Amino acid sequence: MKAKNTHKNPGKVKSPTLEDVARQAGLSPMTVSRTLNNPHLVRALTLEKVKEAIVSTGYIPNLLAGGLASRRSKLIAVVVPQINNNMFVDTVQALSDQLAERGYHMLLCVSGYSPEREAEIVSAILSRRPDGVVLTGIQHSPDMKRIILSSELPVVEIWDLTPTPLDMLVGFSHEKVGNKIAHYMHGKGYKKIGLIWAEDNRAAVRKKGVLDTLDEHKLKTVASISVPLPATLSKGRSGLSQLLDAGHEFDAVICSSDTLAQGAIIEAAHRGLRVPQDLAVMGFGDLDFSQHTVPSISTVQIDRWRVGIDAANMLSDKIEGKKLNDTVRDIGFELIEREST
Amino acid sequence: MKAKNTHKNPGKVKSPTLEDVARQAGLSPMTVSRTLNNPHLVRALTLEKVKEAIVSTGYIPNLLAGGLASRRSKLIAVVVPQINNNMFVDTVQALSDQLAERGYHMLLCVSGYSPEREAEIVSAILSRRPDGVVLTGIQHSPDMKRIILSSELPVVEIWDLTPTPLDMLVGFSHEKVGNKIAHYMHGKGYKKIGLIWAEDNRAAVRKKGVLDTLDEHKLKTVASISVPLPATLSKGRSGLSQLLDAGHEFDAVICSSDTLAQGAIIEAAHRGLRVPQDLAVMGFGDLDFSQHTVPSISTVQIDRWRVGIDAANMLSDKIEGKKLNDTVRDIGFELIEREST
DNA sequence: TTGTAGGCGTTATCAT
DNA sequence: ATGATAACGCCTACAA
Repeated sequence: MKAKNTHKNPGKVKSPTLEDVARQAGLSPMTVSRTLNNPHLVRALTLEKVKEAIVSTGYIPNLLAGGLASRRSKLIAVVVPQINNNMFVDTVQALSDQLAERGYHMLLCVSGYSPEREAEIVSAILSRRPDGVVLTGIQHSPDMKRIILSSELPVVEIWDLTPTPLDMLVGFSHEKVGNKIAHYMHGKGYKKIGLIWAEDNRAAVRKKGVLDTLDEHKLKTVASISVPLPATLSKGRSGLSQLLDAGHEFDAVICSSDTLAQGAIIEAAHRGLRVPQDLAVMGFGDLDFSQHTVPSISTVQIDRWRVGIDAANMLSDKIEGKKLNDTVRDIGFELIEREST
Repeated sequence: MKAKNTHKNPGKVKSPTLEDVARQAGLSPMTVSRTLNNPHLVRALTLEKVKEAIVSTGYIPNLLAGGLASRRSKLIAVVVPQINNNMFVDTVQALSDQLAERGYHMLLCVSGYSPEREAEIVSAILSRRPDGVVLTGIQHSPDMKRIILSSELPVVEIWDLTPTPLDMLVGFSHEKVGNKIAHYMHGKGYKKIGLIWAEDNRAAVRKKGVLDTLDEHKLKTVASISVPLPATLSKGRSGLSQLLDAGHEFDAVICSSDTLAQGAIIEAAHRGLRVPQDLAVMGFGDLDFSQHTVPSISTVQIDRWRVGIDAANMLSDKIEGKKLNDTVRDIGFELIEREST
């Protein structure tokens, strides 16, 4: 009976281990471990004994030890630019739900739209030996690319599209969204277009898509207001104010998000401008409120839950060695015409 | 040179360990470990050598092993009923930010407003040996209380108030919120009150507060519509519809959230009811849009970021052995009068 | 179906 | 300031 506590553990009783359960059940630790991880490999009686012993000892498995030994952590790290963002939050919720469904826990980190911060975060989370990683977007620092590739972990990039992802991807083409919006506005006969745009990378790509297609149609972009993140309703209001106060003439504004669009609509109402007669407003995202505002907001709908669910499933499948049908999944988008255009 | 791979590891190179770094640097693993965790205990030259060796080997620490040995995981588990909820999401964002600031990672789990699910989740997360836990609300299953108390982990309950928390708490009194709302509505002279209320526990307590105080003032509650979670704008609309279509007469509706209130206001507008002249509408939460809608929404403001920041700091402080001034923190609330009442 | 032996990668402790 | 040793609690591999 040699003392086992080399660690300082003043007064506290150690929490029970597999060994304690095994002793209680009159079995070996290995059998208890098996019972927990592969119950079908032990006979019914053993299973009973172990269950009892677990209850009577109050055993709580230690996944740090388990993960260390098995090299599987059942942990997925998720990196998003921002949690409290109407678009990402639904994806995160879906990720959390579906990962839980598949038996994984979610480590959630916020990169704040910065590739440098993202790189730091990725280094840090690799220390936890996650079984997989979800990254937002496809713009990463070279350092982080190197690190994560050499980790050989399953990775899913979300919310963007490229034929050459780090590993797997679920998203859509922001450029095509921009193209489609511009086509649509042209089709509706709007001639002079203003933009209210948030300063984030993916939005910038949508903007490029808009501008390219407007150009093709020889349409004028009157002016573009850039608003710092996060894009709020008030910034939509002040964005439209700036456009108007600068004396620009335009018959439509395209906004990088529904939130900005709602702000613009409110500001228009305040100034007695009728939407869409005097000014059309186009959004992006199809948020909850967009169909209910007066006028309702024309927008582009993204299935944000699908992004999360697919990402979770692709990761789980790959981790579990299942064959994947596709490694790059374009979930597309849909332009929804409403009253504001 | 005995072979070290008893584990199956087909073809892959093992990721470098402390020992590899140590060999490269001509030091012992222990010194490398020290360099990483207590750099001030090693001399400058050693620090240099270790840094180089880490870069040249591409070493990534293994926190599973580290946590197992040190009994510290630098991991905080957070349990919320729902992530994509306008109220919680800001708290989660604040938690994430502040925990990162303090050197912790956040494991985020969703309980879906169910104490049973919460109990399951807590059991599961304890397996990861977090250094602390954040729980939403004060209603827990007896099982889970027993389990988490016997774990002796630092715990912060958030978004509610009780003099007897499991451990620590940051929140406010939902009952007092209800009282204050009712007082206010009485003071404004409203006589017949309708309710549109989401089915969640904390909202139920606010409702009790409202009803109690309305009673004191001998005010009538005309009718109450119960809407299932999640509370959306459309449910606010249909909630008001139900109240009106049932033929109830009332001069004000109190809603359990700003989202429902916005829905009610939109429905009122559709029916040609003027807010607040024909019908006053009261919300809860002071969401981003509430001050911008037309009319703007009277509501109760909660500092949802503070909840997250304080919870993160209280946990970190306790984990790090710092003295806490208070273990129960009431962050209060503020009634904000706007145009809708 | 169950058990034995040894290692997973790190840190606490004590010695130098 | 650095190192040797023995855990930490579990799982893989193999033996019985």
